[in-house]
Amino acid sequence: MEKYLSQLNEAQLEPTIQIDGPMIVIAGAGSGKTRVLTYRIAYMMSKGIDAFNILSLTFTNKAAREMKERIASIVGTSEAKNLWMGTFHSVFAKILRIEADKLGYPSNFTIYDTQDSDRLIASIIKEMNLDKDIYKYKQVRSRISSYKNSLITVRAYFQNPELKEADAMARRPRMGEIYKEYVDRCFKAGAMDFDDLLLKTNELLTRFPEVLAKYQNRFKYILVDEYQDTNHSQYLIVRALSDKFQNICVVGDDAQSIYAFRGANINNILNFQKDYDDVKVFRLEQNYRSTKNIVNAANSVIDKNQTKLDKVVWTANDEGGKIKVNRSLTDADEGRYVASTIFETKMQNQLKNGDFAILYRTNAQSRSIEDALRKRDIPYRIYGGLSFYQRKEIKDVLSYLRLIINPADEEALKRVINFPPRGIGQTTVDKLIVSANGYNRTMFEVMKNIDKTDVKINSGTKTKLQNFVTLIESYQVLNQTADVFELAEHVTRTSGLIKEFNKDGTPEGVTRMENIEELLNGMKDFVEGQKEIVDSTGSLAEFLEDVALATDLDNDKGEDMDRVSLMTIHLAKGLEFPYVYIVGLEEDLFPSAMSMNTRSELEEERRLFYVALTRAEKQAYLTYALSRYRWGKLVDSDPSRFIEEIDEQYLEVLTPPEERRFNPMLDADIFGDVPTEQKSKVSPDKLRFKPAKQVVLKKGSTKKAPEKFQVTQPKNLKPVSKTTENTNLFDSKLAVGNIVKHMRFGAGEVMKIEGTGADVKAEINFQHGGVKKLLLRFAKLEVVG
DNA sequence: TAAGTGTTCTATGGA
DNA sequence: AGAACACTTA
Repeated sequence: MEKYLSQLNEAQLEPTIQIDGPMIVIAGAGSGKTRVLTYRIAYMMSKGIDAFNILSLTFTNKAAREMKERIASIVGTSEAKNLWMGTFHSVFAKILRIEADKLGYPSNFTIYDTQDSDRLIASIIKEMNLDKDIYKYKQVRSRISSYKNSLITVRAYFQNPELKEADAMARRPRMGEIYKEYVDRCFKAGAMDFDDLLLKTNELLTRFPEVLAKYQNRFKYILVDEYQDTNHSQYLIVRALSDKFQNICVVGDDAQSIYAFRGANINNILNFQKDYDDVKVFRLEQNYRSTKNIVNAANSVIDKNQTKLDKVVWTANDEGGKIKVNRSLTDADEGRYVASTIFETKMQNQLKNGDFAILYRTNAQSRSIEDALRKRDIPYRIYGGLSFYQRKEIKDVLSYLRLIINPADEEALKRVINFPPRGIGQTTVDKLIVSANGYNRTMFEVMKNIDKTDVKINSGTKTKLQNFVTLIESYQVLNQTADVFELAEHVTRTSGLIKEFNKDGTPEGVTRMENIEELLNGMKDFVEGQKEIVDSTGSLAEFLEDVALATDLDNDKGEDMDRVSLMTIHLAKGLEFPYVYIVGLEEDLFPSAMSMNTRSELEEERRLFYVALTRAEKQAYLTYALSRYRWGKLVDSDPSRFIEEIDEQYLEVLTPPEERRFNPMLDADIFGDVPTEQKSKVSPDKLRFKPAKQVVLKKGSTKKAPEKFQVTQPKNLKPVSKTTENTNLFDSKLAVGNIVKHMRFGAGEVMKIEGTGADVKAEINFQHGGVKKLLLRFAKLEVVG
């Protein structure tokens, strides 16, 4: 153990060997907090504390797994095995299964994912005959989620007139009824949603003092990582469990709190010292990860936030290269810039693809980047987005499996009762739902006893329903003897799923088959893996739970392959890469248009940017495009205010050579009026940095670009390959944004260029005559700017 | 009831 | 651009 402790600096050592009592470690980005957590647990065990008494809550299962492996390498595998480690959701799902009967739930309850919740809510809204434009299911779900995270139960809701009033004010007076119906239906279906896993844990610990005592005694030592991202519900669980022994260690960084949208409350970390007596406070401020330029740049941005704890992150690392800022014309150009600089940096410095990460604000941005990487033959892996387990075909298979262990699972039932089609249509399903609600039974029970009910269904359909029930029951029998893989294999074959996806040989169907195959392979691995774990049952239930709580980060397939990583910034939290690209730095995208209404929302976006920047070890790149496709339309955008907020001394601003050549004159003022009003609050001129001599001012004078944005020609950067649609753009010497003059229509601005060869067309917005599409080989255009 | 066609809406972020 | 949903027709 001594050997490990000697690896720590003094600031890290102190919290590592502080075992008893409440404590908080405020850990700046890259300051080695994972190391502190890991060694602290190992140290505790070396001092004789039983692994069974330690509970460690992390933000992702991946983090838990990695930490456990590191601890195992210090204290030995058999001891480390007994540690309770995982996310709030996975740890308390396990406990809830053990204690489920106390809450009236079956121990094999289903975990509804967001999609299941959405479908149920949409169905309830429809059943209640409410206007789906007023009651949008996503908004309703997020409202219900925030009730649950604040521990407002249905009963509490109806006891609080203010809540009803607030919803009535928001033109949704029947919110409470929907909430009640949703909760009832989940309960009847033996299902918990993600928020329930926390809410029900709270209920369990509050209503059953003996259960609370049991877990308090069990978890004498509690550690919580990423404490800044806990919500109220999680906060209360931690408080309850740590109340007896008060051996609670929380670690976090208020500057990295980025989950307010799902209820995370930054006050949990800001107020921790008020919650417990004699809190010891530790600060980790030395960054070991990044260069001086990166650390200082990140500090200069986060400095703009008002709400924060005192902390000065610094580093003894090298100065490093300045942060490179690149502007592109379009999102496609941005992708090409990223791909080509990765390609060249890799060549010049003998790097691996895995040294690079591309981070974005929204998943939808990945496409243009992917296209560019593919063209350069750079292998990549996308994390997040539509996760594997959310694909239609996978959810279909899983729904059959869910039905096997929990036939009450309404969402699973509705999903597969007529897929593949077996002649049970919407009308029949609706009748079953109504009847089930009327008898207060599950749909499956009604189907089983269809003749004892008053459901009006013709005999042909009744037979079909009976057959379906028999099918599921036959699977249940098989589940007694077969393992998960064998069962799933049987199900996909006999349910008709495989036939259905195979039938038309479309590329889509082929992909679906491949995915199902991959799922089956995963099950095989699961079955093999579980054989080695002693207390594991290897059961279907266990598999489904793993799947329900898995994140895309968790199943790291393709570890064998060296790939560039693509992910949202949210997903990148806690990770680090030598070279990091932060793309799409544009107003309304990052910061998001939906997060600019209040200061606190904007501050969260800024923290998100801080997180992004601090992922980089050696070099960070910031890129943005002047226009990008959103909802299938090309939309103009302004550079993000966050670029402007970085202290200029840490930046190196680049402009691609082709832009200089074509002199697009985007701000040219030939209509006597700037055509597009700048929405950005930062002065747009500063960021629309063109070479000084090209800036034409109204008065005809020229102005030098501000010092900060002097254009630097990138070294060794050849023009990006022109094999794509841009070819024409350059050959025709006409670019989007150019101002042209036409004999008949007068002056106009080029909006879009499309087509190839002789077929090149330009969409031009003429001052008189509006938007026209012209074939360039005929149109007599004079480029005036 | 199923399949085909038209229409609308959407895409912050994620356990 | 693409999915989800509504509507129409066989």
